[in-house]
Amino acid sequence: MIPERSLEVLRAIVHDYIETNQPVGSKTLVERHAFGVSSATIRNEMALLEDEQLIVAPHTSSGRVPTDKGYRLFVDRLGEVKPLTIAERTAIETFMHGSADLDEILGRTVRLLAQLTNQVAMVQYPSLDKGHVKSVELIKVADNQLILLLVTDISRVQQHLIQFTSNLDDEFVATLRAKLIGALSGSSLSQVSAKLHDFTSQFAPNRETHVQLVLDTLLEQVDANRQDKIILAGTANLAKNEDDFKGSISPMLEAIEEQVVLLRLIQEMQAEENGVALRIGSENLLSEFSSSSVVVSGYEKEGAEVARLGVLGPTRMNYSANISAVRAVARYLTQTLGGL
Amino acid sequence: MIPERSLEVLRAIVHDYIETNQPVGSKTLVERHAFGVSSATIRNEMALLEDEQLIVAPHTSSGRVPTDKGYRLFVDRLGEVKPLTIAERTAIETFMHGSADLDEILGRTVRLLAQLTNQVAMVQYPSLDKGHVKSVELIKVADNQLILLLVTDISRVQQHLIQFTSNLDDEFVATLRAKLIGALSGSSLSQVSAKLHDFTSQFAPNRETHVQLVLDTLLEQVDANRQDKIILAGTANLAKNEDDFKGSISPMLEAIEEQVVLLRLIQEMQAEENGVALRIGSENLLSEFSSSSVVVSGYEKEGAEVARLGVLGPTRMNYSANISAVRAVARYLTQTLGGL
DNA sequence: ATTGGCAGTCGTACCCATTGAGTGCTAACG
DNA sequence: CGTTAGCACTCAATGGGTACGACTGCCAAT
Repeated sequence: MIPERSLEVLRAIVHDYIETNQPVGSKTLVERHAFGVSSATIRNEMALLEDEQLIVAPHTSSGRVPTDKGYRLFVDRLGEVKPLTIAERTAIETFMHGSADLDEILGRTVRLLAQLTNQVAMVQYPSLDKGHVKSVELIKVADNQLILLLVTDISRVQQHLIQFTSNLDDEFVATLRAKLIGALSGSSLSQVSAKLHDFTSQFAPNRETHVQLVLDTLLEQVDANRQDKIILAGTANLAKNEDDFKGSISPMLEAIEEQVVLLRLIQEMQAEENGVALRIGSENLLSEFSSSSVVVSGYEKEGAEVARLGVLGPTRMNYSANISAVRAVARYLTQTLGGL
Repeated sequence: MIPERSLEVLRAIVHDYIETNQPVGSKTLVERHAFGVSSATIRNEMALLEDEQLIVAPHTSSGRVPTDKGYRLFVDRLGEVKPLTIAERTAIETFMHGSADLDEILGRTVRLLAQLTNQVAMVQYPSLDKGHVKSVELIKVADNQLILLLVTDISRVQQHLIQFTSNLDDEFVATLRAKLIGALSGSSLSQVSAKLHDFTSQFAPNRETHVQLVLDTLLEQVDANRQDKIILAGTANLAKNEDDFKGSISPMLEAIEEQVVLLRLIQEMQAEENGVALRIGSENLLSEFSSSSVVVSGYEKEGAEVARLGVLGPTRMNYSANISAVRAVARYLTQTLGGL
């Protein structure tokens, strides 16, 4: 077991290092914090922490820097979650006020989060996976064009233009619409595929290609929504903190642009007791992110988590502040969605 | 007037500098290019070019580097537009093949352009400004919720959820829909506002708030589309070429994220005779882009330019290759849109 | 007009000594 | 036994000094 005072020292080291971006030595440490002991004693403590791999000296004659393991201990045991400042709180309120559209809300949210944390912020779109079909509509916009509209209960509307090779008569469109609504209304999205299994056979053989085209589009749309989407803001903050990352930031930018990677990353993160999931440095198995940390939290709609949001930054980040911000924004978004 | 051989020398300097990223000196120049003269002669030529501010020496004992003005002369008079390689051509074809949806097409286009040029690529969404209303639909998805659907002739469909405080009866929705279609069908988007001027008065006073809400949403939607949208790809290339830019790339990333700035920039660029518009270095009045160049071209739908696309990179870029790529991709996109 | 030659400039690389921050260890202290 | 003062040691960073090399500009000869 690690003694109490050693943990205090670790906390102080993390704190100072985050603030100054310099390896912190025993002498400056006792100057800045009111330990009741001399630097020599602190040195002994530090040697102990180094044995535990919680801190490391970049080179022989320099101060210490927290390791990933050190940061991990810091956030798990030592990071008091400090409440947001009044300024931050009002920033959230004004930022979020008066949005109606889902796109608009999420867009504002992600920019807010970027601004609040000075990191790269990301917000995942609500996954349709857990949603239910509220309505299906077919609208004829030209003799050989239909718009297929899929409305779900998580305030997301999908539409898609379907182009036919031959003309359509209104009556056929009307019956197709009615049957689709009958078959799908209220069913969950994961059931859609099954429910449409034998759908085509209800129609005359000469209609089959038309029906099939609509069904394909519909399924494609459901599927396209399963592979969720993510929006970003604050990528400029990556460049601003460039020195904090080991290598070039270019592979990181690539990975970020490749949304699939990011999505998998934040999906597989497990939330801890405070509702926030955290990956520090090498805990991210992706090598691009080995000197970055990721803080994410889920947000909810009607009591169930529908997607996640979070920030990405250097391992040398202000964990307390970022965790607070992510939690607060997630709560606020949940609240805003509730009123939709 | 600048003599012919001096221009040859300028071309050689630009060429070598783009290739090696090193200031080019008189000796290496005669070695790499078969001028029939000695390095001393070239030195005289270079002194002349320097007088004309077409090249500059970073410091006394180094080779020369093209100035913005030098690049400008290069692209205007000397840059032979080299045709794309077979590989590039097939890359374009395979990339674009089999897309139906506008979002999908533009998404592929921008990634293609980024990959082809190794720069930041941008594609502007077709402006609705010049579009016409094809159809308007109102769909009731709940007792107090409508979806408003706006279909235009440039393959873009907008939808928006409207939330009412009280319930709606079907009959009212049906008449509202019919009247909207009657009023707007076929009219250009810029006329929409005028055509709805006295629309509300057709309805009973107790309906007015409902009607107004729908109209507001509709106008907002038309308006939201006037302020166009832009999509990006290849931002990682900025970081990759970081050294080529004067300061930090972070302000550039910020400006890029702030789409408004980018939009205004590419809007105000005037195309030159070959259909491509070009801004080199300080020709961009925005200080963030003073060491970048921008290459854009318009793309068309039904004979009229509907939006633009292009790339952004360091002034030290391969102009010939990038201009070719932008032109080719713009043409290809025009062609693809034609078949929609 | 072109060229060879040469002096002069300046950035880069390298070596070396100095400095200073920080450590680990040991011996003394309460 | 924990704490402390003191000291030797290490090593990154800094700055001066020098040699090198890539250029240029100029001049006189062709």
